Amino acid sequence: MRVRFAPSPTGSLHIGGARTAYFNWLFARKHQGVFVLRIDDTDLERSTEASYQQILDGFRWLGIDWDEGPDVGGPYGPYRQSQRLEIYRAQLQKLLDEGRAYPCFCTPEQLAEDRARAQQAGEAPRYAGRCRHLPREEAERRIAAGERPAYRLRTPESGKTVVHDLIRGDVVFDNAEIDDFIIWKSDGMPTYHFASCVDDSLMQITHIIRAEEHLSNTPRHIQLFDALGAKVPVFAHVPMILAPDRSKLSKRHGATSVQEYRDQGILPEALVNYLLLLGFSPGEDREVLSRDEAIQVFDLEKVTKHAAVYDVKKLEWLNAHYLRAMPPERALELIWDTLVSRGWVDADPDRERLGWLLQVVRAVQERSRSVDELADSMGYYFVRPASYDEKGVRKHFTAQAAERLEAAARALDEVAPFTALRVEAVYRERIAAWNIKGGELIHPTRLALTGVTVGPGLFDVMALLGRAECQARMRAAADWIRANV
RNA sequence: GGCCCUAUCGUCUAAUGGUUAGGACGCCGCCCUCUCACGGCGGUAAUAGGGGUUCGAAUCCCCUUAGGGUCACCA
Repeated sequence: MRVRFAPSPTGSLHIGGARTAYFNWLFARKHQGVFVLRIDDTDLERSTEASYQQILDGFRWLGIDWDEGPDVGGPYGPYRQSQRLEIYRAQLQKLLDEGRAYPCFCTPEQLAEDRARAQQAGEAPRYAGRCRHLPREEAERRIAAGERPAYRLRTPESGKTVVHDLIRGDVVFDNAEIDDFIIWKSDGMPTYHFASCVDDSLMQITHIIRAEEHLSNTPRHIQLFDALGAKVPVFAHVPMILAPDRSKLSKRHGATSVQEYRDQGILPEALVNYLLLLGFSPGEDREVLSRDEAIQVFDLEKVTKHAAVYDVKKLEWLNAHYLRAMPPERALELIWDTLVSRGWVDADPDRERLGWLLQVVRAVQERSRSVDELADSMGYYFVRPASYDEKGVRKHFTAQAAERLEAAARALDEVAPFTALRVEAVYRERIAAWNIKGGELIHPTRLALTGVTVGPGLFDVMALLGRAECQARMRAAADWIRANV
């Protein structure tokens, strides 16, 4: 089995495209098939090298690899359509020789006029067929005279074309609905439909898994495969992904490209897991699946038929899940550059410092929903709080708190060694001696040390910060309370 | 407008003629607890509407409605 994903490098890798590619990849891996990456860059105007790189990077980041493609090669290359023009030209010539295609000299203005008239008359805006029966000699004469025609496929006027779709079953189209569409533009370039079908047939693609928007185009493609003398592949049109307002996903709905998600601290395994759940159900109420597990359970026939609305909340939940389960070593790696650029850590720390960093990561890891959040929530381990949470101040920074903070700071002198367990023992002792509730000392301390009211267990934070730092911050907070409250 | 696709909690989905219509995210409550998060327990909430077929319909058929796609010398 051979499948392909054929993005055009005119922008970033869209999550809709990423899901379609992922389904192709899963299908190929599940059936020990071949996944081909083909670059659809016949639109020279809009295609860019940057976009091409971005798309490849996006797939690498997601962990989706390809067996044949522009960078790795393969037996059916080249894999960039802009490098296959000779192939398309030869195929066009073949169709012309066989009378399956014909030149069309109608101008875009003429065609637009036809369309407008048809619209007005309430008819389908289809090609009128003006050049369909043009004598060969006349066509040749006009070309010789310098006219540059487009080329159309001669499609059957009656009968039906059936699309065999693994997700939707057989979809029947009336051939009368399909007009003689253009397969070759007058500027000398093939159209998407033509290039795509030529490639699919030459590259021996057996299953075309693509977005639903192509379903209506499929009868044309089948006509093309027939004309080309190629075996018609099996189709699977996966439902679209919609924005929360049920419209097409676009920029105004926030992040739509996989790089944006990466930049926002989303993990690739979370994104890929979420994408799997859009339009597919693994069964047995399972929701969290690794790539390998996804390969095991994936089944095109179980893909839903209806569009799915994109819900970031569930992605974030999955992301938090994967972030929590990750070894701290990897989490630290993910935020390393950020920590260095903020001046929080040295680019090349010693063993001891590294061990300490891993403990910090471990402490905040399960409280973060994204990689960004993880880095952000580590700030107070490196720098003293610049301010104190306002609500926290009102609640915990009382006049008594100032005294207690100073007394507690003094008491920390006794703690040896300075571990969470020992610190807690001393704290509990003070709490009992003062006959107060634990929170009355714990909360002000946390606010003094971190500037915020949330975070890991206080004694872990204290052990991580160390005695001197704790004492300094507590005394600073006491002074601040006296000056400001 | 023609053609095509689709329709279960707010969202993602399960249930392929017989279930108190299940799970997950979100939200709410309780428990755990030094806070937050995690975790545990519980709650909220759906078969678009109308006709058939059938002993029995979310499930099959028809109509309506709603959403989407496509009809380009874009891909």
